[in-house]
Amino acid sequence: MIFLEQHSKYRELLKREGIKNTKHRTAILEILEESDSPKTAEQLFISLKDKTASIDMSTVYRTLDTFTSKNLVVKSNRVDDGKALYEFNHHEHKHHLLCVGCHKLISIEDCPIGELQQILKRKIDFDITGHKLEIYGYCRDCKNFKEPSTDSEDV
Amino acid sequence: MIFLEQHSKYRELLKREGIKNTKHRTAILEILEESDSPKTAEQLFISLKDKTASIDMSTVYRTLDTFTSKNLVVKSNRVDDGKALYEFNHHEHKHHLLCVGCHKLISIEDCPIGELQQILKRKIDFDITGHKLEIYGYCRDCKNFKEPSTDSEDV
DNA sequence: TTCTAATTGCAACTGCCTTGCATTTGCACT
DNA sequence: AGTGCAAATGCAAGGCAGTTGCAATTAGAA
Ligand SMILES: [Mn+2]
Ligand SMILES: [Mn+2]
Ligand SMILES: [Zn+2]
Ligand SMILES: [Zn+2]
Repeated sequence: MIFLEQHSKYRELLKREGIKNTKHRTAILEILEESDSPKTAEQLFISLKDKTASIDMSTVYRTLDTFTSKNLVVKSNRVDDGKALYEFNHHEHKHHLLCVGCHKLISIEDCPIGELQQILKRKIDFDITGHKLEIYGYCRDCKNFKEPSTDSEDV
Repeated sequence: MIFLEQHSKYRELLKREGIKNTKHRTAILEILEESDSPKTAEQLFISLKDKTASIDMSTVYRTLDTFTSKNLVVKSNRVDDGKALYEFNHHEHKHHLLCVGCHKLISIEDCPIGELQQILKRKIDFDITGHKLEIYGYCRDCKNFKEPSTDSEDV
């Protein structure tokens, strides 16, 4: 049964990192892995109330910090309000499309950088280890209703 | 004299946006335009104490909000702590190198995206208006002292 | 089962940022 | 130059995401 597989999967993940297995931790990992977009601590907190017994926000934050430092989770910041976002680290290189109309966040597999990174690496005196690319625009649902463009640039 | 040119330059900028000319506003614009890296509200506050009479933090924030909404200033968030950063909008398309060793932020003119954006535009059902690219790695000063790489990916 | 360090809940606290309100100031119009 | 008024500012209080100290609980090794 999938349930058991999942359960032991997270158990192993935690063991590998040398941290204890708790219901809160597996629940958080499960929610994050299943979701296709990054979540705030608050959103997690709400989801957790359905899944497990109640949990304290400080535990949510502490757990997410731990996961982030172990690279089980990737932390970022939401563009509009700077609030912290957390997503399961699938260890795959991907990017996001952010709709400036409805604030939807869409994952894409393509990495437009790749070889360009190599070129830059030689061109500048800087040892590149990674990058973050975010693309802005209007999603399918919003593109027909978008306002005439402002003079904002380099978003 | 340059001083006078600068002064009238900001005055015009403010007039064009239909907002009042005050010493705080020109001082903030001046500091931001002269600096080559984004600044926090706090850093601005400190710089302002040298330049003008004292200013309140709420005024700093309100001014930066106003400037951001008028696209005179670009707001972003620092990667490590999510704190708000503000930079003068030169209306030029540029990107940053972030040193993960010393947290220095270096501007680059090159945009590796360009035509790729056009390709994506046809490939996906999404109306691209812009993008943000940040490159991570070790600067000249830090590259020799960097630690053996961890398994962190997709930074 | 026993023992211990890690985890958790709770409550207080910090720091960034916002807001309400009284006062001041820029500036358009005489 | 003087007047009037909306916009800008300072001050103090407040809001909210995230942190921390501490005592109670719990995972898991032995
Ligand atoms: Mn990429
Ligand atoms: Mn670019
Ligand atoms: Zn949309
Ligand atoms: Zn460096």
